[in-house]
Amino acid sequence: MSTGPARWIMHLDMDAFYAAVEQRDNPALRGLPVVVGAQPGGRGVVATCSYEARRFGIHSAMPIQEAHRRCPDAVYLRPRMAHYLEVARQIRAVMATCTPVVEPISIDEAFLDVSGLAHLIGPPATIGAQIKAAIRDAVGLTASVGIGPNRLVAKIASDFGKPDGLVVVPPEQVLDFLGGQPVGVLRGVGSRTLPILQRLGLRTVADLRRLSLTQLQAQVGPRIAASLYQQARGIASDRVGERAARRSLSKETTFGVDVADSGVLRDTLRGLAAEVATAARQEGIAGRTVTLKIRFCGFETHTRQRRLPRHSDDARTLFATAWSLYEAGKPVRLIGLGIADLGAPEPVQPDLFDGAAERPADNDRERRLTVAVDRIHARFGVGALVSAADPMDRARGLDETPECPQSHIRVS
DNA sequence: TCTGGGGTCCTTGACCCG
DNA sequence: TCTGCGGGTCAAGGACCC
Repeated sequence: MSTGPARWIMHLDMDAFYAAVEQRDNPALRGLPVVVGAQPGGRGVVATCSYEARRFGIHSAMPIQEAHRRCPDAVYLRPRMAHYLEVARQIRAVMATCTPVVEPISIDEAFLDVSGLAHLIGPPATIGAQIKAAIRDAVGLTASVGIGPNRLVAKIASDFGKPDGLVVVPPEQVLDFLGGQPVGVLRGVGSRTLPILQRLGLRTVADLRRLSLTQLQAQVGPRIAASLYQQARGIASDRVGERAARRSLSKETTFGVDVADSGVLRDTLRGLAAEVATAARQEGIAGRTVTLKIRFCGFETHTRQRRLPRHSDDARTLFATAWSLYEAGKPVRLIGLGIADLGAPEPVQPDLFDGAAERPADNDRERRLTVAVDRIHARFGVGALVSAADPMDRARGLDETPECPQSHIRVS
């Protein structure tokens, strides 16, 4: 008699989450193709869509214009993120009643370690059915569940059973189960790696297993090869726990039409800096590396980064640093600002800005003004101050690019 | 055909330093 | 003083994921 695996890992994934919430809340939408994402006619992609819409070939990340071509009669909705987050919170509460070992992966999916539930509830299939039923009772939505000896198998199993699926893969069936899957299900196989594998005639995971590690390395490089080699053999982590600490924080925005006006770019970047600074302060973090991301018309994307003399969560410093990296060129499609190399915030030193030494009272005033501006951004959006806040900007010095601490920054 | 936003990780090349 | 080398760091870009 099999004693079962050391661990049973569950992957739980809500079915077409945003679209399902909309259909639940508005019965008139049930049975109709529903697309949540950008509005047709504008720029953007499909965030998610109902299974009725998928019959038209629409899928997540598809350009919204392509989706509209395929199904002009679908219902196109803008995402209501705050509402989805509340529903997700309810779902997490249900999961927490089943097992304390829950690791959220995104708004609509999570890993759960259900190893210890066998004695309380029963075999894995019973555990999965019970959690699915509890979620359905609590929020009226269906979830797909995959259960296996590790995260990889659980994740592929939940995808395999969608929608409303429940797939259990015992350890002795892992190789057979994986072997029949297309190579594209493996983590790390995307639009670049998939064609490489296909050119080699590798369609399934079983095909992939026929290659030695050395052969694989020659095709896709050492890192991805090692990962694929292990995945193909069902070797993966069975640990479920807290997510790793954040490593970066960024905000970006795509313009409705490409922008060549540097004033508009500057104001937008200033708003993004305020958003990043607010988010950083809320999390009690600061960044030492500031990254400016620019996407020009034609989708050509560039990033430039600069290391600060010390960690900062100050909107003005982030903005000034990012703006100093900007070089005018072609019209801009997207602009973004991020921080990385995170750590604890450090107080602004008087020598940070040449010739602009701040007294403590100035620091205090600056902080209060920053909070006021951030509140306006939070309430009305980052563009709210573009035309209205010149006096405040002047008060905080934001309308003057501060003397960037060039002498303190290493520029390559 | 047209490609959002917010992340992580990897690769590569330049540069610095001992 | 100059040169080569290897390691570390940084910057930039790309691939991938949700």
